[in-house]
Amino acid sequence: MKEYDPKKIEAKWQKKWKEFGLSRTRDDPKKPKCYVLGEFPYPSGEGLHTGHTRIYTASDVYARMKRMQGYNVLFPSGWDAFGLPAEQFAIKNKVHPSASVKKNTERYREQMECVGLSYDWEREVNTTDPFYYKWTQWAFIKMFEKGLAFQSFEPINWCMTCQTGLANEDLEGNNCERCDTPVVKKPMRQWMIRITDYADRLIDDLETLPEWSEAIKEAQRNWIGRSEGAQIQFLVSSGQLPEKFLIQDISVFTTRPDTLFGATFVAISAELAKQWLDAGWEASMEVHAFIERTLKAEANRSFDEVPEKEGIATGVFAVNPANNEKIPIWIANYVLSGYGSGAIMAVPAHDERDFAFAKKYKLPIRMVICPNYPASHCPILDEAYAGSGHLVESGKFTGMFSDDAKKAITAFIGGKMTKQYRLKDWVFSRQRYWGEPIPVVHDESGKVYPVDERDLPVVLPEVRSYAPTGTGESPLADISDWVNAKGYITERGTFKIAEEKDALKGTETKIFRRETNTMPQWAGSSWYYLRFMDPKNADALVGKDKEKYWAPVDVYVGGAEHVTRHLIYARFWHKFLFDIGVVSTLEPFTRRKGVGLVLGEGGVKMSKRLGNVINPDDIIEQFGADSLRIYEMFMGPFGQAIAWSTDNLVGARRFIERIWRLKERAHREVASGKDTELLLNQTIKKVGEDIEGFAFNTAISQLMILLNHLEKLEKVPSHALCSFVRLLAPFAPHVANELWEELGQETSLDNEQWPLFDPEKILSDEMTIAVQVNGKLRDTFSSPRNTGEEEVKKAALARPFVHKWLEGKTPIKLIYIPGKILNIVIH
RNA sequence: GCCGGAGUGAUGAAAUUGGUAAACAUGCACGACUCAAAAUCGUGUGCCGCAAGGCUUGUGGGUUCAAGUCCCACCUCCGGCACCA
Repeated sequence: MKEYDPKKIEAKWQKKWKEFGLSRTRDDPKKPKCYVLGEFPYPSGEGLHTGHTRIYTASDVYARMKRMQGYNVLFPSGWDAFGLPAEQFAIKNKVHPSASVKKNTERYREQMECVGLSYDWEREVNTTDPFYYKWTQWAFIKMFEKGLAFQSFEPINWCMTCQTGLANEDLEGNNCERCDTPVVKKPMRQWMIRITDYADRLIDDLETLPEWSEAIKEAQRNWIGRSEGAQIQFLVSSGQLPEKFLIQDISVFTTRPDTLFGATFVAISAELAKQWLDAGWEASMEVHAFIERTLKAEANRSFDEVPEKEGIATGVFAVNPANNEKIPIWIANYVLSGYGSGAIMAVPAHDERDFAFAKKYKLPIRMVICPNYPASHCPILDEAYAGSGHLVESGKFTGMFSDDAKKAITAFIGGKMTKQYRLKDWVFSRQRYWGEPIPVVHDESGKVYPVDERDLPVVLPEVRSYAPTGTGESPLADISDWVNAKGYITERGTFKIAEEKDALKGTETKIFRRETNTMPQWAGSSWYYLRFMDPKNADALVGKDKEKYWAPVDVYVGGAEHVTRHLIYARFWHKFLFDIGVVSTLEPFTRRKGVGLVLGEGGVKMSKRLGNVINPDDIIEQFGADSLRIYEMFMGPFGQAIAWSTDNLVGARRFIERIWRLKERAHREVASGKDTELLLNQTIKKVGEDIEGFAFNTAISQLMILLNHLEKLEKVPSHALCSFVRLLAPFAPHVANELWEELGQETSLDNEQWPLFDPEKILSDEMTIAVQVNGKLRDTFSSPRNTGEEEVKKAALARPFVHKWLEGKTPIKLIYIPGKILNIVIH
């Protein structure tokens, strides 16, 4: 008998797949399509890890089954290669980032081939390829034209170490996600994307995604953080402020306008108070000191720290628009500057935080919502009541239910109902080298023009140093040849580079300054799934017919860490492309399957520092790719974090070896018995359903059950083994192909049809009846499948063992679950 | 604090959605083969008990003929958000 030699077998089949292009995808409108996608990797110097292989193997198993089921499968991969790690590597080793990217992608592709992943490499994309990022830039220009991309001079999150601005999504608490440095607020010119314009659609359209898990949808809702309420103006009481002080009113957002009569003070953030000072407000020394202290504390605060509530009275008063009462304005450290207007109306009786603050500073607490109306008097509060109820002491609204009063009171005081979001606009520029140049130019007055489409892509130029400049400018700013671009503004308002023929025509040209900021790493990965549909299109981001055929992605497999970042950006980008007619679907991904982390042995995180990183190359070398694949699919539920265990991996290898040996005992002329047929059909059904549902672990255990059965047979029917091999093919494609050949099959297994089960043959002729007495299992017996209820009951009661448990009593009730259980109830 | 998910043998886990808890695998023990070991094969393996039997799905209660599964309260762990007005 030939020994099972995974190295030889795997090399053989990988070579064949490459030669014959088995996974190459053709558009074929006659066939149903299936687009399977795993998140494309960032090709770092570390190489592929076991977390990658878990995602990629799962999507490969799914894609391979779908191919065998007759679908036209699109299963591509590519490289998300802009961003910090490649740049830092370049700085350290003084090589161009594109060189290290090239090296790393080659290594990754080789590793992926060794795992036996059936990607269509003809469709490979790379976000750093000008041919690709031309369309990232094109989309940006479209956003600019629609008013969605704009410049902002507001303070943004600045990482001192990375020397770059960060979006909220790049923060880990209050620290930079990459280097853990606490971020500081720094006012700086930044490009922003008005993603908040899409906030409602990003929340509401989650309803159209029934196949997304509730957990993912809820995480996105939380992230966007919509709350509905009212915008209310409080006039600043006149007569106590110097003339030059320009602040005349304060706008607040509240979800509880129904409690307006209970507002006993207004609280503003230190940030807003600072703006008042800048506007000419003359405050006391104490107030100045408080503002300064609070701002400093805010900048240094770690993210889960909730400081003691502190505040100071401004001496200025506001007028409650509901009852014209003069109430004090306080500066309070619990008012966030980045949310709403940075000012709140404080209703101590009905908000926990306002309550604590009012207690501390002895401010009045006035109850206006009564839970037990119409009680003659409301209970005295020892904590805030945040629920609903009927209004009391609220003028003409007294007696109204709080939900109804929200609109009524807002209308009464001339406010308007609005929504607030936790989601902020997207900080879209980085002051770094290794990213897509933002395709705009500035004239001498600072006016901005998008680069004309004909001049895209704006290619990232060569530069002497990739390191951040420290001045807050990108290294691109140093390349005056590139920064200063000669051209003119077209009728459409775009910037066109001067060409020779322009000079001949006498078009007047002048020098414009190119934008030197680059895009964040998220940009290129926000739409890459579209490019796979039509990767070589030079005239469009994606061709209309290709998009119509392939979109949306049927299954998108990836990590939990991308749920509130990448997945929100991609959905936003997609909706924008929908609005400008580039794509035809509202949502990019029909199904999302989250992978669980692969932890190190013992359940701790794998990390270089702990020295517990498992390298897939080593596992393949030692056990073979098929064993790695089987193990990673069998190790536990796909969505769940699981500790690596090389001990358990040997089980996968044993499984393959047992099939390998079984092949020797296959006989063509042997017909399979009834029990083999039964189990085979049940297995075909279960494996297909389980792969469809990403329950790979139970699919494999079912294959093991079938194998255990076949091993016990004296002569193994060849056709049963062939079916087995076809079911095995998605999981262990190399050994399955080899077995298929060894079993004398002349067709290619990869083109074989997925086995179908016979619905007649998934039920056994015999059924096992469990007999319970008062719900406790006492006996089991088997009976032909078609035995009727009465007969089963009679047979059960006649059994001596059952008789014993009845203790001579007469059953009160018999409950029969057909084919399963008979429960006999006695007293 | 709020939202989401989970808690089952020594271990990874399974359980047709209310119907025989622990499938499958790992580990362990014993046995066969072997001079021996590895590999392989066989048997056993939730807990208590010699047995009959009893007990067992984080804890406590409930609904039901029947609960890992449904309801109520609580505890623990993981993930997300967090002074969001």
